[in-house]
Amino acid sequence: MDTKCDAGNWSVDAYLRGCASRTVLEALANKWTCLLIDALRHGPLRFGVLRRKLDGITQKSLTQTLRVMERDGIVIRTVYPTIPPRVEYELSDLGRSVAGLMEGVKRWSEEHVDEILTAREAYDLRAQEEPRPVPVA
Amino acid sequence: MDTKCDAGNWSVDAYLRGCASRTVLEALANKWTCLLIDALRHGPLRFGVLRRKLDGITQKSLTQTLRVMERDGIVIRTVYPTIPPRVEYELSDLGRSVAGLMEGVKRWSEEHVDEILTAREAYDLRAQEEPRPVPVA
DNA sequence: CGGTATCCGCTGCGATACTG
DNA sequence: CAGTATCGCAGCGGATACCG
Repeated sequence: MDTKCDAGNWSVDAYLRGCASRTVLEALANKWTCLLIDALRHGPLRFGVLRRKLDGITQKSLTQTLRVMERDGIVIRTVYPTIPPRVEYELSDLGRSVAGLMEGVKRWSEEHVDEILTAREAYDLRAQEEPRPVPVA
Repeated sequence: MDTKCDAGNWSVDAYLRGCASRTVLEALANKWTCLLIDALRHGPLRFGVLRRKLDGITQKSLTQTLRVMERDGIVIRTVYPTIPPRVEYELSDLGRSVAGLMEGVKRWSEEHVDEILTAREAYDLRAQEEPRPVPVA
């Protein structure tokens, strides 16, 4: 018997509410997590470098997100006992195994931003004029 | 001059706060969006089917998420004027172009759930015993 | 069936201040 | 430099009720 999901006989399936893989999906499906994994693809980076690279992130969000990723075994945190202090974050093997996917999501966003913006404008324009189609004839 | 980001001369880069591709990334980096795109990979599905498939989603969240995806041109909503009403959602070409990525994220979550759970246990155990390493010798 | 409308509790997140 | 601690508000998501 397994404990990844809470009901008796089942399969690992993120569609299921109780399945632990759902929590993994939730951890990945986060803009900061996605950008952090992508940012760390080419090697370790310091906290301050990450903060500047992820434009707009607060120190608190960065710390929190990195902590969750460290707990999940996605990143490795290394403290160098120097003055001033120096902390580096790098992807673990596990983290590297998902980095391609996260890079893909980021790149897709950048490559299709024009189509999305166009779709949004068209939708908003239609929403002004026509009322939204409602079920029932 | 372009309008995808708000500063003058720049590149499309989701790392930048003002860049429109950041909003696209935010739209994708959402557990329900990810699962919905994956669920619709093999063809149109009705609202009620989706609600049952995405275990734990509320009607409100499902409606909201689908609306955003429709606005972004990821899904197409079709109303059949029958009684009882019937509304189907399907991926657009744009949506299909990102479906592989979303399937990958879902599958990665399922395939690595064991490693993640083990990492979490180890982390939580360490957190009880050792105090967290702090910067500065 | 597939919504919309409303209320509402919780927490996620930003802002700020402080520390080893 | 890389955090931690605290406060306070906005917004999200759940619960419920109603509708075409």
